[in-house]
Amino acid sequence: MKLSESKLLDALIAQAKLSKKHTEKQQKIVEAAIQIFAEKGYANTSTSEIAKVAGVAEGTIFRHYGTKDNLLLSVILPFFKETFPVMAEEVFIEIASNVESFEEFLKAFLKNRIAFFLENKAIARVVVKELIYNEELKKDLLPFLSENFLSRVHKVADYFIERGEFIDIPAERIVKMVITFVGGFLVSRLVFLPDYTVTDEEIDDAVRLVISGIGKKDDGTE
Amino acid sequence: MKLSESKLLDALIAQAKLSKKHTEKQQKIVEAAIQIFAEKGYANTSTSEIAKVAGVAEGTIFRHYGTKDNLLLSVILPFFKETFPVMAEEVFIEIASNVESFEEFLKAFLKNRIAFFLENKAIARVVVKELIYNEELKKDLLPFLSENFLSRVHKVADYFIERGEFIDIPAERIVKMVITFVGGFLVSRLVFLPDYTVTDEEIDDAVRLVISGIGKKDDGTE
DNA sequence: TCGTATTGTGAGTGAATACTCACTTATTTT
DNA sequence: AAAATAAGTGAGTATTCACTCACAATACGA
Repeated sequence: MKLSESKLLDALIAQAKLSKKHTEKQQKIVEAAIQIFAEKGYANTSTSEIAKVAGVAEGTIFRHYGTKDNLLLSVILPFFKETFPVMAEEVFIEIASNVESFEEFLKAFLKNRIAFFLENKAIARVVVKELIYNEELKKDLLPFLSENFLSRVHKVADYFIERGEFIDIPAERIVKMVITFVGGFLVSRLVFLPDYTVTDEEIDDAVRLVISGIGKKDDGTE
Repeated sequence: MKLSESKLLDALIAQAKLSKKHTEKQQKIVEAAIQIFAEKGYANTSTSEIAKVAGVAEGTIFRHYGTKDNLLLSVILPFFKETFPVMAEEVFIEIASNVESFEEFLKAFLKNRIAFFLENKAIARVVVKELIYNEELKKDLLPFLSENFLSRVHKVADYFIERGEFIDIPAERIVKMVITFVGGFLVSRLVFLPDYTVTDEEIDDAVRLVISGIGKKDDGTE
């Protein structure tokens, strides 16, 4: 009932292994679920409504997914399977080494992630909403995110710190603040402003401000 | 059923006018509702549970609040009644004029708001969650927020722009980015990291980074 | 073509839910 | 103190919900 028992990652691994074959009806069910979950949220969506929109009998949902919670997982997990590989260490390193400065890295990374999120806007919204709503999912996912994502940002930051690109403050603070800004940027534009389209110019703008700050640089006072 | 019909602000004004007298039981009900809404979300909370936690009969809830939606409003509205006066123009101006720089202004403002949000952590969480989940509430509230909050930040920014404190980019961008960061800061720390306590040092840190950026400056500032 | 497994169905089920109402208890007004 | 109003109660109600199950249709290898 609560999505709480099953550790998210176990589910991810389990599902990854037995790469299911989707029937036509299953596809319809998942599409309908994504659409309605994104619109009204998981808790406010009934399985009967999903069935109606998908054009299948309600029983068919339970034949394939067993429970409503499991259907949510089946919607969310493929999103993560696509999300995390891009956040893999090699990819980070590759972007970082193909780029002259941290500014360029941030731009490239943000553009890449925003494009992906815009392509999968509905699922992204489902995930963020559930992440905020569902304490259990959050407890499962946040440690995983910080282990993977955070540590990789950290590594990249270290790389540019060594090259003397940053002001002289601890890497932890830089990482923390960059993540806060990037997270705030993504969440505000994808969740709070649902019909917003992020332009490349805006990304350039945002990154430039993170790097340069908004204060004037020529006076030496603090 | 959907909180959708009633315009939020109408409700705010209406409620403000007839400053209800709270009975002891009403107080208990609201306290219980805040606590459980914050924990599990509005949609996942039943009125019977609220009644049980509050130690009243379920009927008592409906005697006073009529519907569950209305109870949610009765929880949320006082929060806004406390939030918005602080965001009133005079207060903004006062903070701005008692302060030497935009950096100091931001610090003062953030410390003030974070203190308030920490004091009302549970309600803040309910509001943010519902804001994300409830499209209708969002449609009601976001325009109001942008009219009030955004325009005031804009005014303050203009003030400091005139004093030549910022790099030479349009005020809109500055405002947008500052709000993105401040919003991301608040949401990430209050909603995603529920047990997080924000220290003054961290606020100083964050603001300094917004002002100065993370890039190294040529002229050896700071 | 038959047998078996998989996929699909929708009426049915018990539990839960928001809300009602006839009633009792407490408070205020006269 | 009597009457009137408001606060509080909890069993009851209609509806919705996630989920089941006996059965039907389809796919598919032998």
